[in-house]
This record gives sequence, structure tokens and C-alpha cells, in this order.
Amino acid sequence: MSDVFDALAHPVRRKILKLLRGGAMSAGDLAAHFDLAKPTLSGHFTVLKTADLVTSERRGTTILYRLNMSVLEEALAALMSIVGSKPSGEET
Amino acid sequence: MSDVFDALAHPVRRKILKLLRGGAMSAGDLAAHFDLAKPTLSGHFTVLKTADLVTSERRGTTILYRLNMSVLEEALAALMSIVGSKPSGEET
DNA sequence: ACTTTATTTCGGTATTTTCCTAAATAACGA
DNA sequence: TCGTTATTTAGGAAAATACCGAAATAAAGT
Repeated sequence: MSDVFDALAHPVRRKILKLLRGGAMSAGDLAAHFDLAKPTLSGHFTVLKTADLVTSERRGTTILYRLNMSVLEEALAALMSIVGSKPSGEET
Repeated sequence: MSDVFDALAHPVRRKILKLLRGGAMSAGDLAAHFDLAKPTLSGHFTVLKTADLVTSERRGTTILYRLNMSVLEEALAALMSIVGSKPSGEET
């Protein structure tokens, strides 16, 4: 779960997730939305993949990234467990 | 909002928030839950305060920290805006 | 086989974060 | 005022993160 919060900590990565809300996108199409070098974006993709927030699938010469909703929902649940009134599910 | 996600990125800070769920606690009482030097914890408190996730109040010789629910709820809303099906509130 | 396109891995630098010890500040009680 | 307790600020070292350009890999078309 720490991986998820680490991933969410960077604005670029949060924006990537938002972009993916509209459906799967290739690394290149995603990169076009940022003023950063491709390798830099590639690094961000890796962080998101490590956190399991996105999955990747090779489609010929391009690579498609797509949101992994279930993990995002887990992060939501973890946050809720902090907001939630009484102690219960620790170790997040 | 970026400050909030930065603050949430560290496990110790998330645990501090959870501890505060049970009610306000002094810096010292919080520190007792960790194997870290007091100044280190003090730094974490500052990060949480900067993100407005906690407030502090001097009580004689001790300082009481307490959760700021409203900001935590904003973070929750920001996460929801990523999970949420269709594009709407960008810039998180 | 060669070239092109899409993407990642490598090597390295700059910045940020985390943590520590020592010293400073704040409030209190004797 | 002096000493004690609680906490923060200062200064600095080590590790992690973010970024880039150059080179490597993968798939496809010619």
C-alpha cells in the first residue's frame, strides 16, 4: 500500500492516472501531454506499474497503459480508514 | 493538494494520522509510538501541518496535535475524482 | 537484412527527503 | 532565578527521487 501512496505523491503521475480515466493510452500519447523527456515518463510509468495502479500491454510497436481500478479503490479505502471514526484496520 | 499527497506518502506520517484518529495527542506521546528521534518526528509533524492535515495547540509545556478532518476529506475527494468514471475536476 | 517508429534501459547529475546529534526555545515548579 | 521537561530549530550526512541525453530493444514495414 505504501507503493500506492508513493506513486500518488507525484503530480505527473496523478495526471497520468486522470488521463487514463478516459481509456487506455499509449506511452507516446501520454508523454505528449507533458513537457518531459520520454525516459522520464517511462520512469513514472514504472512507478505506477510497481504500485499496480496501471497495467501495460504491448500492441505491436506501441505499449498501451490502462488504469487498474481495483487498486485505486484500495487506496481510497485506506484513506477512508484514516478518516473513519474509530480505529480498526491499521498497518497501511 | 500536492502537499497533502506528499504528506500521505510516508508510512510514519500515515501512522501518525491514524493515531490521531483516537483523539488529540502530544508530540511526546506520538513519538513514543516510533523508534525515531524526537526531532525526526517533529519534522514529520511539520510536514503534516504544512499540508494542513493536522493542527497544533500549545498546552502548557506540551503541544497537542489533532487531526484536521476537512482536509483529509478533500484528499479523499481528490482520489475519488481519479476513480470517478468521467473527466471533470482536473488539476489535483 | 535494413530502416523506421515506439519505448525502455543505462549512466550520471541535481535536488529533495529522511534521519541524526547538538543546541535553542518555551513553560513550568522549586 | 535555576533546573527540569517538552519540543523545536540548526547543521549536516546518507539515501532516494527526478530528470536528461545516448544507447539498447522490440516490432513492423520495405
